[in-house]
Amino acid sequence: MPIKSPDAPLPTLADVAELAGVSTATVSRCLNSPDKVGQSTRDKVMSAVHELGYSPNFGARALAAKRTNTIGAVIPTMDNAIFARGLQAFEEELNENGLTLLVASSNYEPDREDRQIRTLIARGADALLLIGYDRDPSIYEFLSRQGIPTVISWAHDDTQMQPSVGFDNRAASHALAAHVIELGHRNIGYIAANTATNDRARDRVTGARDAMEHAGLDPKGLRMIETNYSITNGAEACGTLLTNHPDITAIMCGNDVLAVGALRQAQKLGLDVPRDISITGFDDIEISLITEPALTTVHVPHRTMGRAAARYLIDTILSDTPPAPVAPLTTDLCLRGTLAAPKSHI
Amino acid sequence: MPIKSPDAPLPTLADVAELAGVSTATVSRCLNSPDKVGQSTRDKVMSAVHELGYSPNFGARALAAKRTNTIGAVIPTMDNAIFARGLQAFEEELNENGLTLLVASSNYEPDREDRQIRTLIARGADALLLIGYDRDPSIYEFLSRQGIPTVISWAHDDTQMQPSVGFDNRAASHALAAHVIELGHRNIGYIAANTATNDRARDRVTGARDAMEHAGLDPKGLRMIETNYSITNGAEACGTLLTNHPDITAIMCGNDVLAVGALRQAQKLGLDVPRDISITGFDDIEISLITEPALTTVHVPHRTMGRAAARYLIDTILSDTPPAPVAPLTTDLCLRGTLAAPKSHI
DNA sequence: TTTATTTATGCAAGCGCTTACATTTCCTGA
DNA sequence: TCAGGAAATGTAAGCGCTTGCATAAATAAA
Repeated sequence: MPIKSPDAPLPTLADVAELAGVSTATVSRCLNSPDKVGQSTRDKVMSAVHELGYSPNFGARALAAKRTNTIGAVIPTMDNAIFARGLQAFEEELNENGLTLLVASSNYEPDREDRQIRTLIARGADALLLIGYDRDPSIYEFLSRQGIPTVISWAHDDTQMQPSVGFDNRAASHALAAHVIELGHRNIGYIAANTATNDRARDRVTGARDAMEHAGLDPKGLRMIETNYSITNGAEACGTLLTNHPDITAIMCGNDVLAVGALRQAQKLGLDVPRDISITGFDDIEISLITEPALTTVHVPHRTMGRAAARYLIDTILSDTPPAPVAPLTTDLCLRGTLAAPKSHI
Repeated sequence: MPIKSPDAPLPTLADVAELAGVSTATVSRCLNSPDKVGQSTRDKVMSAVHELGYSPNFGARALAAKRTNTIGAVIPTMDNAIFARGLQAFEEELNENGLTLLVASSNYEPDREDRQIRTLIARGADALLLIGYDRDPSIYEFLSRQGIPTVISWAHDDTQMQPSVGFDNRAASHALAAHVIELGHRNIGYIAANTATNDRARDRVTGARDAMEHAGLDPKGLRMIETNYSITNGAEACGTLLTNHPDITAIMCGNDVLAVGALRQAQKLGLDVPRDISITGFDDIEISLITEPALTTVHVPHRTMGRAAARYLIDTILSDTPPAPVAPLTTDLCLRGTLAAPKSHI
């Protein structure tokens, strides 16, 4: 196959116009607002379009129209399923409204997220989806100065200024931890993601501490360990936790990926889950169902959230007045097999 | 937060030029080939750039320069981890070479892939990564006419024209199936993805049939069922297979996701894996390690492949002569816990 | 010192598209 | 039948950037 055919300049609007015997303006209208063009002209133009295999040049279009019908999203990672489902729904909703999604990932690195955001803007993203609140204020300033509508997702915090479509990580984690405590667990371990730069991770830990305090336990008693989201890291952290604090009867994990790793590790150490140790996750992604026993976790309405976030952005773009804030979505406890009362309690 | 500040037109090259007291051409050069500009001028310009927070308009740049330093990739899905790792590596290599990745997903729908490809081209992608060979020839024609270097990945087939960086699905599957047969399995089930539009899926089935034929078995005896990649579908297909063909002693799956579902289902039906039934996967993604027993599968060098594919594209763009074809990557059998000799053989 | 080279900058022509505005064509109703 | 308005189309001015070419400044060679 010839990698390049030497001269095959793409057909332009002008080419189509010439072939159809109309002006470029008419061709442009055919493509963008067909109802403003007569039926017969439209047919002529369309057949010219097909004959030439014309497809409009995005850059030129963006330049002239000052909008791209493109929404950007920067997610921390594509490496596990945490964001996949929500993003998929987000994209579906956009598509149904004639918008295209542009994804970039930050690998949980603030600098990289910053760069990705700027790249997306430079590429003409009309609006942005970002995960969580934590980022340098200058970014929000930049976004606002550029007039880029932005929505935060996977989190919701009333005390924050940014509009969001998400759920209350702290409350959700609180609910789960309360249940864990109620079952009788007193020595609880926690495997979290980096709480310094990740507000969801931080809120989940805080929620667990809230529950302890609420139950009259010392929140400082929470045995915490921080690591990056991955099965392997979860396993490793679980090992460390169990070695350093053999009295732990339950390990809560910042997400399902960590929990699955922890579960495997516990089992590898010969422990029976949940008899010897309980383990919980967060997110309710698909793998939480394939473990044995199935993972007790917090269900996050990923698809609903994705759709709603898209909806919010679409509304912001369409109307000039910012849409009403979206109420936080609700999460549910998924009580499955990895959580039970501690042995001492049976 | 104000969603839009009423008038904050982005600074343009001209603004920078005026502030720095030079022409726009000079500013442009500062940004694109700094060595062509005098030191003092460069300093002036750069400080103007910073003062204004200038960042070049992508569309305008693409329009004028006719390249975007952007590589597009259309992958079937982001919904499971099959492509995540490879794509991540692909992106890393691109990034290290100053290129940006633009991802789109087709959801395994040919029409949608077609549209996504055109979208990426219209957005100015300088080159393309596509998964597998199967697609309408007109697409390849289109790509070649547009002069868009394209590389196929996740597959390698010497009989195909398109340059690829991948592995031989058929041979890999053959190897695994040969091993299954060698262990004594005679009644084999196969859960595949849609073989009509997915050459990887097809090749893997063919590979399994090859092995049967090679072993003197009738390849038509392979009990096949097609479904979409998902854990649930894998489980369902496993149930169907086991009901319709109770004599099956091994189920090979087109990928790990299906295999994990099948494994769960078999276990739910009270079967002991691998004593009562063996199950194999393909891909060696992370979840294949978290099942109990761990999944026997085919290891695909995702990261190596992603890097190499990026490298190939970079080389194609940089030099005018197409780089030498890349030899198919090798895959390895991962013999873990879900495969054993059939009971009858013990 | 003069001339040939090299280096640094400016000028201005687009790149392919959209969209006000102007113009033409086609209906409508009295 | 014809004014008046709506509908269809054309004209042309950019959008913000890159880059070939021309010019000016600085350096080297003679």
